[in-house]
Amino acid sequence: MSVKSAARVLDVIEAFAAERRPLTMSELARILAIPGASCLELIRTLAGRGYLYEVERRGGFYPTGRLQAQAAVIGAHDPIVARASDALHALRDRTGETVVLARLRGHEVLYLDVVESRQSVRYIAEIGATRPVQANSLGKALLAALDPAARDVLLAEVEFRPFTARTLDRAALERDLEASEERGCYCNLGESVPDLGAIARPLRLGDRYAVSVAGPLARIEAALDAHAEALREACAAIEGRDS
Amino acid sequence: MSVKSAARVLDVIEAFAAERRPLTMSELARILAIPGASCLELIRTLAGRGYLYEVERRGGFYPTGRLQAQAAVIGAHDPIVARASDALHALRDRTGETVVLARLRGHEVLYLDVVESRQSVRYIAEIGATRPVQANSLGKALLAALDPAARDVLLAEVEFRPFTARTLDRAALERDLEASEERGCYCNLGESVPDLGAIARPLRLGDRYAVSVAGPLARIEAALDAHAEALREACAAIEGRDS
DNA sequence: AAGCGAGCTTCACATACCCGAAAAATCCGG
DNA sequence: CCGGATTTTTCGGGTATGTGAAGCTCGCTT
Repeated sequence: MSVKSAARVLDVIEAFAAERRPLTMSELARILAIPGASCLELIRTLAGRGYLYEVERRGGFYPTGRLQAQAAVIGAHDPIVARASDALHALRDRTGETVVLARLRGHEVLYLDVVESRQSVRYIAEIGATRPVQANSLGKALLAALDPAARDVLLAEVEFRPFTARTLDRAALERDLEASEERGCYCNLGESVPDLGAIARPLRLGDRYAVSVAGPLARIEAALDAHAEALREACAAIEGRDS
Repeated sequence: MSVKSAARVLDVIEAFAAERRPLTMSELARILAIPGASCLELIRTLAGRGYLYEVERRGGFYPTGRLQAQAAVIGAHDPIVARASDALHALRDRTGETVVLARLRGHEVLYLDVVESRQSVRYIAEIGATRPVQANSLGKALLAALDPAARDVLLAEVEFRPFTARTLDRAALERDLEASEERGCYCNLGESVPDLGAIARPLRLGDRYAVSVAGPLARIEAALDAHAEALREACAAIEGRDS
């Protein structure tokens, strides 16, 4: 179980990011579905620390720039994302598709950074979102980088339910991993969402990370080899900088 | 009293912004001066929501870009700061000094936005920080914009202790406010910090806000009239956009 | 390989917090 | 200027949560 008030702080942040306007105490309480009294305490805490301000008397609260200032400092010093950022942007520009950096968390894939495609039809994902390992190109790349014992333990906990007609079961997944190993690139062609295609590659950077290129299935399939090559070079660039 | 775990989430954010590197559970617990067990719960909550990730196995946690992504959206839609931003930057460039946007919170001044000077010796303040009204140019401007009754109530709660040799007592403050009213500009010349000078002006924007130009005392005093004029024009520009 | 030290995790109890209800303040239409 | 509706705030009890101690895991050193 998680810490209730800690989670609520995140809820508040997300509520403001979603609403994009000042919220009164009761509006916020309604949005978060919590009692007004609890919401008041929460707002007071955040306002007292300089993270919220009252826009006008009774005109609702809005976050000050303090959160953004802190987040900017934090973002600039991320040990992994900051290092990979240039190469990920270059990869996005070269492929024209959305690029994702991720790692394993438990038996899920955690998205650490998303560099969005500029095309009008594009893959969109939220930083911090998670995906199931078994139906995700990044998941496959991350699984491939694990030693077999750890992979077995992990896959034992996974529930292989079909997301689309193309979703693999455990046996098919292991065959796919083996087949992809030689190529060094791991695909997900419509296995999680019907029209979504992606290719990924593991990254050796301290611990195990992975990078993917994702977009509409047809576009990804058509340019698979070119993207794979671009991905390979991008990963080499990221890994190379440190060694 | 504030909500403990909510405040701790802010502590965590500030700790990472200050340390600028991954922190293990026990390091964070030490920095925040809280029990390890409590810190673990907190980290799990934040990590579970995708706001923290483990950089390497046992290698410490670091915030993902999720916080930054949310903060960026929030910052772009601030009803006050977003509107004033251009004019504040222009004012900074014109005066060469740090510019601050603030409002009243209780009997303190709350800094909403800070646009830093680019000079090597400059005034620095943190967004979200607070200052006493009675020894602050923004505080004076905000007091001046209040009706006399409200001002009396507010000043009754203020403790007039001297920060420097130049700090005013209540009588001197009221004389200063009156004298400044005509000019429309409110000064703080070494009243809070010996070498700090600032001039401020109230802003009529929904509720009462104020803008200041601050820097080393000598520089501010030397360019007082020029800065006052620049400040006047900047405020007019901000107020004008909406009406 | 084994011991050691640091860090992580679990557990049960005591406390501070969350909640519902009621009061106070504020707003709005008349 | 008044009365009803809405929002904000206060308050005290029940309970989820924070805490300290103990056990466990991991990595490092010898």
